[in-house]
Amino acid sequence: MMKKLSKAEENYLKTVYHLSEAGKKNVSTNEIALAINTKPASVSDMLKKLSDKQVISYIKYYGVSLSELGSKMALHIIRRHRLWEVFLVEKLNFSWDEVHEVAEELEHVNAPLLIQRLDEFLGYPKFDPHGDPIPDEFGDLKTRPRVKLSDVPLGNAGKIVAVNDSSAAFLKYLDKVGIYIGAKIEAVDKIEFDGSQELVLDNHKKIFISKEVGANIMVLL
Amino acid sequence: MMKKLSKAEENYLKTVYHLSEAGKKNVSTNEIALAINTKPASVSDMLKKLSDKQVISYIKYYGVSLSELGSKMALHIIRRHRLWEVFLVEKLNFSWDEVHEVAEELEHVNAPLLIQRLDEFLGYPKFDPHGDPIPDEFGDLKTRPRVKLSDVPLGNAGKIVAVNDSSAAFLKYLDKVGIYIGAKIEAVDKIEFDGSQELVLDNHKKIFISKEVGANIMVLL
DNA sequence: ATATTTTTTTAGACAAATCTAAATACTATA
DNA sequence: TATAGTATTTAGATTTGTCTAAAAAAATAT
Repeated sequence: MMKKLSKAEENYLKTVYHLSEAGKKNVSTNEIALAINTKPASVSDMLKKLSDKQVISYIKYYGVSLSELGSKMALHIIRRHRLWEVFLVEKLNFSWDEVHEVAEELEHVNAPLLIQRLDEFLGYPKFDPHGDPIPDEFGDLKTRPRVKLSDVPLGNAGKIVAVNDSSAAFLKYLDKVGIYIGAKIEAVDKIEFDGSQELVLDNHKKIFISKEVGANIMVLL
Repeated sequence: MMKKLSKAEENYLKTVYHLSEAGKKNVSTNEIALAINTKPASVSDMLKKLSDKQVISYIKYYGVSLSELGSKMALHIIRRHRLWEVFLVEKLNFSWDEVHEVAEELEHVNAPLLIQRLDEFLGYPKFDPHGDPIPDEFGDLKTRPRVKLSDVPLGNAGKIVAVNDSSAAFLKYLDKVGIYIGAKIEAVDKIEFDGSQELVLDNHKKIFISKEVGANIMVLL
């Protein structure tokens, strides 16, 4: 039924999924090329193939979106990726900035029994170490209402539930400042000059973050 | 230094290692083709490439053997494979006949930190679920003196330490009979007619096995 | 609305890994 | 030793995924 895709095809599918999540609409050839560090011509070629396989809907010059089938397959890849991330952090003591590249490889091992057993072994986690939801075996995912930390009104407090940037550089910075998934955060002040914020972490630690950082941290109020 | 090989190249290397271990030092093109279910012409092509990369020593029409470098690389692949097998059996509750295909995929994820941490997580196991030794990070492996069960002299007892055939069919048969790695086994009688054996398992269970089965079970006396 | 710029697609080439069919080299036998 | 029979290699084709260069379509600016 759901025939196996190659590693390259899986990566394209995943990329289209992430880009259409972020922007909510049709994804352009150039966007994809940029995201996976390849040339637009290569993207065109691949989109044609994925379209033939019915996993995307593709109209020349107008961009691309996932089909129902493609969406489901993308969510399965993401499920594998995020389960492995949980495994790496919780069982193998990786730090949250080290897991991404390794999970990029592990996600392509497509063995349903493996993933099912891994899920069980990990205690059916609902979120990965970066706070992103893990799709279940049917491709459904649990979402939490979230706002950007930069949008939290002054005086309000919430819990950090996710980050929008998983680069090692960003995550290492967060470690240094003391920010982690699950931390309590209170918006104390906003500096007009540059949009930076003054915050209180876990009721006692006063920290300052830039507007850019605040826009990449998601909070549950 | 040790540049990365493709999945296909890794599989060839591993195959040459296993075939040269199981008997002669030079491995033939046809043997390899048979082992990895491909055509001799494809093998010739690949051997040329592997020879260019200095991982095998290859003389046309005379067969191949691994170079020092190739040997080391093969042992690293085998290390990854066997560590994953231990993980699958001990942590994810796979049975020993289910692990091979999955480990075949996982072994190609080449991330040194991952394997190092996995090894640690598993408690630095020295043998995989089939009793085969796991090479350490330098490619060295612990060997146990072993004899074929079919060669155990009458009246002697030993411990089952490995199997030479990891096919699901064989392993399922062993489960059915009650044979497992670590079991105590005593050679009670040998039937002249067909070479089959009468054995006592764990001091109490009388079983009979064929000559073929006995030749694929290894015992530590 | 026309011209210019940007984006996207096509055309043609290449490397990896495979295949079939044909040629060549070893081996065994009469 | 000549020859029939395997084993192995080469030649040429195919598929997948990529690339560069050039053409075509869409977007933007004048």
